[in-house]
Amino acid sequence: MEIRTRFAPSPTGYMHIGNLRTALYEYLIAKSQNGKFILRIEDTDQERLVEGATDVIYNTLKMTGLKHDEGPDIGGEYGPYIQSERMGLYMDYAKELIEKGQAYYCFCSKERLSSLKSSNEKGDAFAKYDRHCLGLSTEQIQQNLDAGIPFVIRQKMPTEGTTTFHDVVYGDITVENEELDDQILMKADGYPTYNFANVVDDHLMKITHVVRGSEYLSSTPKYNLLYEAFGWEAPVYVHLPAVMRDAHNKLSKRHGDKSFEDLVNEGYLVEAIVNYIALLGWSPSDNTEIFSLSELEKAFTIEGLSKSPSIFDIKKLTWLNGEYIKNMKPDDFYILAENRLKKAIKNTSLDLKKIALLLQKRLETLNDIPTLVDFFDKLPEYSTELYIHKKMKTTKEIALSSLKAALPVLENLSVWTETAIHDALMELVQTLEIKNGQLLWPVRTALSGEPTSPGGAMELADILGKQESLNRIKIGISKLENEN
RNA sequence: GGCCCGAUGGUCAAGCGGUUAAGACACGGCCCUUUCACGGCUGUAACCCGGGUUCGAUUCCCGGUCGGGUCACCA
Repeated sequence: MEIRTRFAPSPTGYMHIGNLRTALYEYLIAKSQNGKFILRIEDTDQERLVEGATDVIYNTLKMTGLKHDEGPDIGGEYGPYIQSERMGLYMDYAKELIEKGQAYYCFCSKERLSSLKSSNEKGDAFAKYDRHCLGLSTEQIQQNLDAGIPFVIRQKMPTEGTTTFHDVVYGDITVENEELDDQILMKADGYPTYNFANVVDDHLMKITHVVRGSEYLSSTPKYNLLYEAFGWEAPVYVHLPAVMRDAHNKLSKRHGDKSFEDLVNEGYLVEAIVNYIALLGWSPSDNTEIFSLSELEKAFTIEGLSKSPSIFDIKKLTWLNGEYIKNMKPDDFYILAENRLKKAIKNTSLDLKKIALLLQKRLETLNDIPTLVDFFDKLPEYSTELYIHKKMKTTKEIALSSLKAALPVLENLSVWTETAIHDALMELVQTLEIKNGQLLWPVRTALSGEPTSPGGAMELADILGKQESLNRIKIGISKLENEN
């Protein structure tokens, strides 16, 4: 049998990291077994509709490479794939359940229901619906219907016995049927609830594996009862533990946690994000950590899914992002970095490709670029304390004499290439009989004005060019001379 | 509060009755080195508690603690 999974987000306007991980696992479960991955938009909550929100979903799937085989934008055999366009369906199924005695009309007002709830002291008997409308006669129901009294349709739960379902990650879960509330299937506005629509749609779309967050674990017995009531085969359930911000809170956009697009904007690579979240709740059979999407498709198994929640660790994502950057082809990296480089460096005579090359192996996120390359554009104000470096065995005095010695040597260079600069400076080190660092550290410092820079003295000198390099060394010399 | 689920270093995580309890991130140290970084080496650090079962429990069972989820005409 062909595996079919679905991603069924409701359009909220951004892609939550937890949702993206769910989509990833759904995709991987299907693709690791040559199955189909379906996109269905769940927009039955008319009060929460957000303009343009479905585009965010399409874009994210496209960017991440989670290509769906069926969906609203590409069609498929089991459409429509937008719940609001399937409105005609649900009422008929609800009525079928009424005929089977598994559901019933309820005319109770919201006021009555809420007073029912408040009459329950909290901690007292649970606030189940009291089945006020269950005993209505056919005539009464018809009268109410004719009178246009708003109604909902409720699922009729068994009052005794237990219901057990199997979940692939959590195992068998059993609940007492008397714990189950007669949940609403059809709302007064004629729309189905999620609880009803997802069962009907999953069945109609021949979904074999229902993958979703563990918050649905407690309502799954009701869904199972629904499948039974219809005489349908229940799907394989795969519930996923939550992605947390810390030990106590789920990751949530509303509380300031980053969405997928936030991370992208902050300079994280899509591939790195996908790789990282794959590892957040799943682990491969070996110790591999770097996975492309297609490698994940091969390596993924449901057994690797864990059942305890995991905390989203931006530090590890950052590390992984750095790994991805380092592993890129230099040309590809340049394309990625170009915009940010151009924004940070106005001086068009500088060779941005050379700078990118230096940057690539010491960058963790793209957003680090501006602060790392600022000094190329303009020598920052700096303190001469920078010239003191214990490991390089430099003092201000040594720095001054080194810079003074380096200046004429560099001035006399007719060819300004990294090799030429390197040879000249190393020769000078020999002549002066000092340590490499005692010459190179001062030069590097004078050229950058920064405690750290994406490259050493020779690389910086090469990129800055002869004129600018000499200028900066002169500035260094006068700064140091003014100290005395 | 009822019900459901979970618990291995700070974090992600292997582990499926017998292990010196992996690995990665982060952190510390060392080496390399013209800084930082990269790379290499290395260190600190964990089985929630109490009872069973067993020759033997991190692993199985029960209880507790802690944490999460759920109890909507939201999904």
